[in-house]
Amino acid sequence: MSSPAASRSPGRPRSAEADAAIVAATLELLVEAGFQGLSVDAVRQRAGVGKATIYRRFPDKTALVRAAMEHLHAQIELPDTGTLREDLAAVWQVAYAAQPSASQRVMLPRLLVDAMNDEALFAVFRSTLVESRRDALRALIARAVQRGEVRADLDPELLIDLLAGPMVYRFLIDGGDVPDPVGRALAIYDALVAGITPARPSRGRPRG
Amino acid sequence: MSSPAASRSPGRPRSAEADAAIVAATLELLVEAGFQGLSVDAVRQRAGVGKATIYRRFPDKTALVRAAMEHLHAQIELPDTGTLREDLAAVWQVAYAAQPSASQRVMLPRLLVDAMNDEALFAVFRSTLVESRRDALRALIARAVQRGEVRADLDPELLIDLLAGPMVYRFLIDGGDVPDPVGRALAIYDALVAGITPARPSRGRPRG
DNA sequence: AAGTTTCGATACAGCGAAGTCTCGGAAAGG
DNA sequence: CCTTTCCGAGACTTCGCTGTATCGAAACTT
Repeated sequence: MSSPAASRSPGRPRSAEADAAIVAATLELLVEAGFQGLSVDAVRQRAGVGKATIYRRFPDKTALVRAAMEHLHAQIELPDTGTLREDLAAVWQVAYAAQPSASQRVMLPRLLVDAMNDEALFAVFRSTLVESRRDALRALIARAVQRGEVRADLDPELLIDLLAGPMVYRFLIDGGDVPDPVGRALAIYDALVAGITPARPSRGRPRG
Repeated sequence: MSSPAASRSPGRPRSAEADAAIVAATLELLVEAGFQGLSVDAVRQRAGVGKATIYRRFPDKTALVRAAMEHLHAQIELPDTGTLREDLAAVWQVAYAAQPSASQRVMLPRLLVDAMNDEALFAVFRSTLVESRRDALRALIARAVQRGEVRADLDPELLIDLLAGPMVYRFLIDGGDVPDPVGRALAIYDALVAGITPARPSRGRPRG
């Protein structure tokens, strides 16, 4: 009978610890400095690993970052407060608290911009950073629709853009320094609820 | 009698043509490749100018870019169609048409991210790229408020974020490839007008 | 004409980072 | 024991870029 790992090659096997250390260091530095700002030597140093150990696993820096990002399944804990408004407040509270420095708060734009020259890297960034967050919002919105809080004929993808877009934009143009992000997110939500046109006469009193 | 430029120094005067060529080439390359991607040698080549001619005017690359950006007074022509909706369509149409490549359509995020390490550069980018566009939207909104199209008690700055944010965000996460930007901008506007909550009973029929 | 400064062009120094290679040693199989 | 592969550490090569220096020619003042 053939053993499961039949073609086990001789010699010292690759260190799983080194694998983990490399990925962890890469993700840390990626969050801190972005793709351009990440140097393989810095990864080497933080991982406590030889440079050859990195290049034995990944052909180049881009492959290293791609692989590291795929190990990042941003596990976003979904709040369930009963109202979309409070759910959003909770989500933004957590998201903001998780990003201590201004540089980290513009991580998403920075990484997307960095990866614009590498199709595969851009796709990875998009799926791990963007889509995971959109999934979370999508779930909150679906619940809100079921509760009748949000109109069912509104494209959820558009609503996600309306909720996330102004926040990302604001972080970007303020360089990550947004004083009261939760308050701002709520102001956005309230404006979306109220609409931007003058208050409609709910009793229909004819004017003039 | 003393000539107006009394302290005119001897020697060959600096070439105004070189000034203009350097600024023009810098702006072109900045739009094409961003701050990081701009090399002084490329500016030299495109401007048809000696490298010393550049460094005689600007101490370093950052100063060069700062100065070039300050020469960019994005003259945005304000449409006046009579409705905010059509004004927005016109503005986005022009903005999109002016950016032929996907790379240019994410110019704003890219430059802001590039400049995050340089306070002064960030400020220049912000005033020339961000504030000039916000000024335009601000004017359109003010007119709409006067017409009664938009509620007067809504913070105009927030409304700008609501209009521009989702578009910038969408350009960013789609890598500049947005199929129908004007249609999207209008969908955003329509959602803002309608509100995101289920249609309110305009006749106020008591339920149950 | 003499002196001074800028011109375009290019060579050169310096630096940081990517990727390769070498070293002595360690962990596996035969 | 012997071979093979991997290990951490770091030297090394290569490359692209910033910023400086040098060159002969041109433009301008005195």
